[in-house]
Amino acid sequence: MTDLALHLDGNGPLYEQIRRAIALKITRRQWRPGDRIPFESELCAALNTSRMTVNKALQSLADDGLIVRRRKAGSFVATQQSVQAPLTIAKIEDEVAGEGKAYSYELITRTAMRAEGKLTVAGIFPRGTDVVHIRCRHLADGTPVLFEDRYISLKAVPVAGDEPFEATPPGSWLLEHVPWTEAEHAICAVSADPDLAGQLGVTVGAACLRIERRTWADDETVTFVNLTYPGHHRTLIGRFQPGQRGG
Amino acid sequence: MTDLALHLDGNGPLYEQIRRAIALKITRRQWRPGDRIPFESELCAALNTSRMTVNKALQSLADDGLIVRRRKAGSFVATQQSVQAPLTIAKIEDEVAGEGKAYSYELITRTAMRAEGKLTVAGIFPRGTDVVHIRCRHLADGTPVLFEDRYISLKAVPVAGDEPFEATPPGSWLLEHVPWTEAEHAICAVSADPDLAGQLGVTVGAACLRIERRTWADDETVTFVNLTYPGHHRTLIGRFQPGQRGG
DNA sequence: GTGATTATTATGTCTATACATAATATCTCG
DNA sequence: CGAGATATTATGTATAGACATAATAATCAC
Repeated sequence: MTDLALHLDGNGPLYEQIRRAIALKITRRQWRPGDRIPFESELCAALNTSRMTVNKALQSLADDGLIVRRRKAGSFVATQQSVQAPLTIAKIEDEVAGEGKAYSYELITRTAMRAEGKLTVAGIFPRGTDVVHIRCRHLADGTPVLFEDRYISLKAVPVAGDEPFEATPPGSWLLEHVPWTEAEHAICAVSADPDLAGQLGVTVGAACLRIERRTWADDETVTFVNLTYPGHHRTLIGRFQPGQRGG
Repeated sequence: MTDLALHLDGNGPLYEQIRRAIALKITRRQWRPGDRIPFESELCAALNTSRMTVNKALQSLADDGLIVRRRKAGSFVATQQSVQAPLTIAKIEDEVAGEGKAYSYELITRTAMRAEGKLTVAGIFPRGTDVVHIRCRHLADGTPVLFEDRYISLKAVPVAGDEPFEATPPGSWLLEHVPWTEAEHAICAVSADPDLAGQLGVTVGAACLRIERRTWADDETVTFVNLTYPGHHRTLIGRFQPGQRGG
């Protein structure tokens, strides 16, 4: 088990103090992975607080994966101590604007087609689904910062068939017009082929960062997109503090 | 404002139902960014529940960035609708083991040195800080899957000076021996230089995925590490559901 | 009108209590 | 001893009430 001398620092709400105190015990390895931490009732007694307050602190620790809770058994320091970082992918317009640069958008091609070959082999869309294929790029002060290669399901989003996407980036348009319930991301590095190199203004073979995103609405794939950034230029930053909530 | 016809689906705890119902309104764009959503008191009355229950639902929505709450003013649908994905960086040992492959580790070099030049220019360590520089790689079934280039501050972790790191990967060792309070990540793509290409068994110039991580303990930098994966092989996946908690 | 003061109000936090639920421990009967 | 029934217990959820806090709205003095 564990000893029970928790130090509350007096800063901020009580449940945050309790959360911090326990998180500190864990990060300082005084309470080690697998250890049972004191019961809610014990913490209540020791800290002279109500159970709801202790419960709020423990729930938030469980939400962030620092502890695991089991009815009747108690709460335990999580054994798998992976590093979690909240990866925030901002809208590219906001990102460029945030850097004080002028955002612009260029549609390259827009093609109506039917899903077959790679698109179905990868299990993205059912064979025969009508889709719109869009290739476009995003620029900051005239310099390409993002190449976008996107497929939109016309089954899930019929109105996309009437949208030219000449002035409106498909990402923003989709956010405005279609609800989504789930998204999955994969990140990888790719070498620029001649086409991509031309679109992004980098040398052929240059390393680029790619985010693949697949978005669903109610079990139906809405859109599949490859977002490719020049590798040297673009970085994604996350920050994580185990003893603190949020980003 | 917004209408107030929330549909509770009857599945699971009440606060989750309320959370889901509101998240649905937002993702379906019936309540739009900037809209004020009903006050806690209004929701209580409409749903015939207690304020604490409604409060729990709204707090959790605020935690996940779907709404913003302001005292006296009310709660509002968040205007900046960025996509958040929980990026989980597992310990490489666990990752390899999880794929059913045999994990192994190789120390390449271990050098004691003093921080200067690039290390201080980047503001990582104060000039003159004693550090240990470790280069090593991680293999799955004998194939390199990760090259690690790490600096550990001897000021923050004096015992690292006595650790050879010949059998123990520095990442695991640090997790075991040093508490940390904050970490920052950056992700980018790099081209493999001849050295890196040799270590990872890829061709020179191949695109690789790099995670830079800087870790602090109480405002002092503990370690700075570049983790480089073969770009084609390694992907990081996050999943996110706006209407649901957790990852 | 304008600035300072006061009132109002929605959220933020905390308490005490109650019952539900799931997992464990104990008991009972064959 | 062992399988099944029963009791126990820590967490999970929900309630009602109280006061704190911060931001807005209203009021008052000048």
